[in-house]
Amino acid sequence: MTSAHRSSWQDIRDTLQGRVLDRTYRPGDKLPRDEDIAEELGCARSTVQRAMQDLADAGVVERKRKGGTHVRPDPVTRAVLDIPITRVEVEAKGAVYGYQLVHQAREMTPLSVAASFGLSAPEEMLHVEALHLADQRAYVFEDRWVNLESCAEIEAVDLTRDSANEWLVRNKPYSRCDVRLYAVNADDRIAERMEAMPGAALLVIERTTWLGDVPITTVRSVTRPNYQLLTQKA
Amino acid sequence: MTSAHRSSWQDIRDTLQGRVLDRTYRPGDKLPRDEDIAEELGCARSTVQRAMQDLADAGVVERKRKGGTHVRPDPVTRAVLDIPITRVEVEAKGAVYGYQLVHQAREMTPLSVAASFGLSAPEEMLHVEALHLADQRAYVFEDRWVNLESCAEIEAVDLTRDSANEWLVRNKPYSRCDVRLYAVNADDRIAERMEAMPGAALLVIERTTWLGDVPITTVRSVTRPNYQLLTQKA
DNA sequence: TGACATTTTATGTAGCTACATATTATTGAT
DNA sequence: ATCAATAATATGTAGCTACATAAAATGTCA
Repeated sequence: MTSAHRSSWQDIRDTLQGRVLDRTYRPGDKLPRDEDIAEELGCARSTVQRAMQDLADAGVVERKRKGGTHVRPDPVTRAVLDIPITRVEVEAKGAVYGYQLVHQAREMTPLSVAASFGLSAPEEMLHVEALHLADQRAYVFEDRWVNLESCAEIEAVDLTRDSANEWLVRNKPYSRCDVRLYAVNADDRIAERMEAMPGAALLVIERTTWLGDVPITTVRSVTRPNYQLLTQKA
Repeated sequence: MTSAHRSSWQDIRDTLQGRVLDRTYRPGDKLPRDEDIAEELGCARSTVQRAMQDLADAGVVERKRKGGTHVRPDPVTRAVLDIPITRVEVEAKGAVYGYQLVHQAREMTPLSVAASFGLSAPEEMLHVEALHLADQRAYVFEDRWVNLESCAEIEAVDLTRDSANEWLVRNKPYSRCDVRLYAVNADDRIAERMEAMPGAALLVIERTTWLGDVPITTVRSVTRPNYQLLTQKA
């Protein structure tokens, strides 16, 4: 990157971001046209375009056709979270993964679950509760509802051996996934399962997936005490 | 977009993602070369390249030079969180924003704060505690440490009027931001500030920012009870 | 056989042109 | 003056070529 007489779009991006960082371009400011920047920095417009796209994706600038490019006036912190399969996450920590099925039955969805799917009325779905272990200790308690209309096959799966988490992620791809993060106090039942004090604050990761408009599954993953979710490192 | 004889890179991406979804390409499978896909789908290689890049960014596939493109064997849920300035967030909910400075002093950083910055020894920094309100009620309690070496100017700011959150985000851009999410039980002090029951489970959003290698600030934002963090909607 | 150099190959990128598209700005009709 | 039609313009995209780069595959030599 030192003597490159050909500057890459990432160089251009860094130059432009640098100007945002050093206040050459201030929040709300309009940037020059791509073409002018290209001329100034000695590259093609397509290179500026790519750089700008990246900055727009990162939330640094906003672009509008004909309107031009502006530095975002209300900067947001954009964090990207990677939530892997629980087994993979446990093994990545160097721990031994374990799994226990706690409950499995066809049941009518509570209203809250129907709401997650955007359904107006409860439906009969497969309700699965399971515990994921790391080195024999509770790691994540998973409370899952699976739409039997889109996942009838799962009833044939032996969920005492294979986790629904894993089966679904490998066999039921989705096109949309909503994630919701919040904290709960452990009730007595969860506390016992999670080897936590009743009332302990636990992070909950709730995910709901669809394939097209068809609901697939919704999971409430209650994590063990002191669990932390980090943004991905570069 | 219906009769486009010219297919866009997004069409190509959707076609390819569709093949992953319908298991034409299964997890771990190697996809054909971009050039072959381009020929098959009747577009230029550059169009396939863009589509593939997007799928790679989304975590659907992995690409390696010479190695080719593979469907990710361990699918991850990739969630993008936008964390706005607290005032903007409150106002976006249609509530009236309020702000109170609770504490402001130069202090030596606790070890945990030094650790967040990757410092081996404590340093003197500006310690600011403040409460953000929505409709007169506690919304977020912010416990912040500001590096005086990089942000000396902040000592001239009247933090009883303007929140450090806002001042920093508008005046101290950063190039790196680590985010950490977890749950805590409200201790007596927080409980009183947040109008919560002692022991209530609260979601904490911790952010640490740098400009280059220079630490800027680290914030521990304790949210009010029942606060939820959602992924951005498309 | 093993270590190292060389070739091959699939993706990555820069530059160019041409055209598409979404807005804004201008013009014109009423 | 108001609103609709029209032009102007900045970004968005497709296609092409040429070359860069990383990594796998192959070949070479001790």
